[in-house]
Amino acid sequence: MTTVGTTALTVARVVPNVTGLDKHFDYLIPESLRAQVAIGSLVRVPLHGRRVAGWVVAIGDADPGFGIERLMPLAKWSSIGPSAELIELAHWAATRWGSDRLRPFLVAASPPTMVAGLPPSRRAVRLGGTAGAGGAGSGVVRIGPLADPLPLVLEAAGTGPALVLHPSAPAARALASRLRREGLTVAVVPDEWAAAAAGVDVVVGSRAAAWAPCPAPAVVVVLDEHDEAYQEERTPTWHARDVLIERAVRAGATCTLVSPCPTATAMRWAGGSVQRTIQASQWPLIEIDDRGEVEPWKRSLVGSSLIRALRDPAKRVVCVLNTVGRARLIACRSCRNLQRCEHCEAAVRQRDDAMFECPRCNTVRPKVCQVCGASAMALVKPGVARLREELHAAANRPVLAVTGESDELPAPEVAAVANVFVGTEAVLHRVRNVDVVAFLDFDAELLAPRYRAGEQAMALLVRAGRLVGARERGGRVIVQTHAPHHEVLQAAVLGDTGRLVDGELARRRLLGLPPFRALAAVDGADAEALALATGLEYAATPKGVLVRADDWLTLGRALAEAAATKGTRTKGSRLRVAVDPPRV
DNA sequence: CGGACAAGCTGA
DNA sequence: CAGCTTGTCCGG
Repeated sequence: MTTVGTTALTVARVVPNVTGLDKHFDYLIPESLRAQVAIGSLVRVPLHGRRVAGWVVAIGDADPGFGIERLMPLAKWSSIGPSAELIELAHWAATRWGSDRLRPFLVAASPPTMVAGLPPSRRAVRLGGTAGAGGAGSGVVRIGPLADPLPLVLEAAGTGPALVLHPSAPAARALASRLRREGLTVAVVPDEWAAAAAGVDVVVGSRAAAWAPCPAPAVVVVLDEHDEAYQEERTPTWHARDVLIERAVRAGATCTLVSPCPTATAMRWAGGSVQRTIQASQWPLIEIDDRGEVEPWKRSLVGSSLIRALRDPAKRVVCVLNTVGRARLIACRSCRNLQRCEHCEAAVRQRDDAMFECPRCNTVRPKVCQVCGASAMALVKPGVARLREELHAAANRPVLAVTGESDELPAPEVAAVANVFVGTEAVLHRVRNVDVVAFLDFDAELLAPRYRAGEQAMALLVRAGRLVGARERGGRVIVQTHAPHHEVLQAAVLGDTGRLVDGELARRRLLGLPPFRALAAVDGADAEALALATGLEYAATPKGVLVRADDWLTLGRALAEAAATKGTRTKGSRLRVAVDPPRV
């Protein structure tokens, strides 16, 4: 299809909303739909004998290579959809995250239910971004973990239409109510998509709100920029912060990234320094329990600081034990026997293909109990299980285990009875009104073999700190560690995360890691074939390969082209591409 | 994705 | 060779 010419624009290019169909098709726009069909419109089209939904991504003349007489007409106009700017941004994002698929981004940018028309704008009369500041004043704001971001958001909204992201949807809704009380017009997306598209003072939402309608924004704000909830877990693994940075540039809007512990990505984007700090040194009480002093034969995970906290029955205590990286044991559900290697007796682990594998001698056997022949297995976490008993003994009160596997929240009545909780870091998302958070083995986080371990450990301290609140009300975070002088712990104790930035950026630059270079994890049987087809440098990992390029667009283009090349994939093999994977 | 059609297997 | 499964291709 040729681009917009002077002749009548009678052809719509449509991306069908069909998973696994990464293509677009051209349709005639019938006279009856001319008034409604625009770029971004949600439409229904005939395709291969059925009717499917899709998006109009371009409007123009017929492609000379495909006769206009062979085109079918659009069947129906369904709804207002993403703006032309967001469709352009979706093209950029598709490449940036390693594919040419627009669909995931168009889904994020579309209303949850059909929108036939927009209500009147409720925006206070102000100039939009392109006519206003033009992106001046973008930067990183470092704010204390316990500081209220509301004044900052109000200040931003004072400069013009604002798009504000919070990593959690409930918190975004709460922020919206507070903004309304301040007299601003607010739309929470996705629920109030139409109001946002029509125009309000502030559009608020979580990750997907990076794609929310917000005509001519003057400012975009990303709260808690460090939060991993901003990255989509499924492919394409897009990150709301990175989308908003690009969106702001394109819209001529100011971009403000806010966090107690800005990521290296944010800091490099900001040129290595923060624009301003707000109560940044106000941190909750962080108590380091140096476990290096503990006699090695006393293998208890419960240190003296924690025991003191447990002895106070009025204190609500959350204990975090990260079992990631520890061998998990597998037991038969029928006979309860632990599954061991038939050769060396070591406890087996389960591979992705459901076979048992011995971590010691690599012997592989089927997932069948060697004692009773049953195949239903249970995962046992001796760490948390044993710990629960130990804590119970130390605390002399009920201890509730909150595991990652049991996905349901603790029943309210149980949570009301118990006030000591133990679990993996997921427990920090499940329990409220906490006085003490204790990290039993923080070294597992701090010294994890991941390049973002420091950033992620700091984010955990921030989350824990917010859970316990200010030191005046008795809240504190106990960190059990063998590395009390680790820079992350020192930064948290002193309430100065800024001291981490220079070292982290230097390290990342030296090692060729993001944000200085671009990384993607490709997992699956054909991972190496795909990596080879990109022509980029790559290294093998346990599950696949790690591909590296000088910048994100180079990486994304190479991955998209390699995936489109015939012969890089064997028939039914599934391939997972994670651009900028958070845990490598 | 899901239909169409072709190639391969089974049973009489 | 009908009747069925399995695989590959393609859609405007």
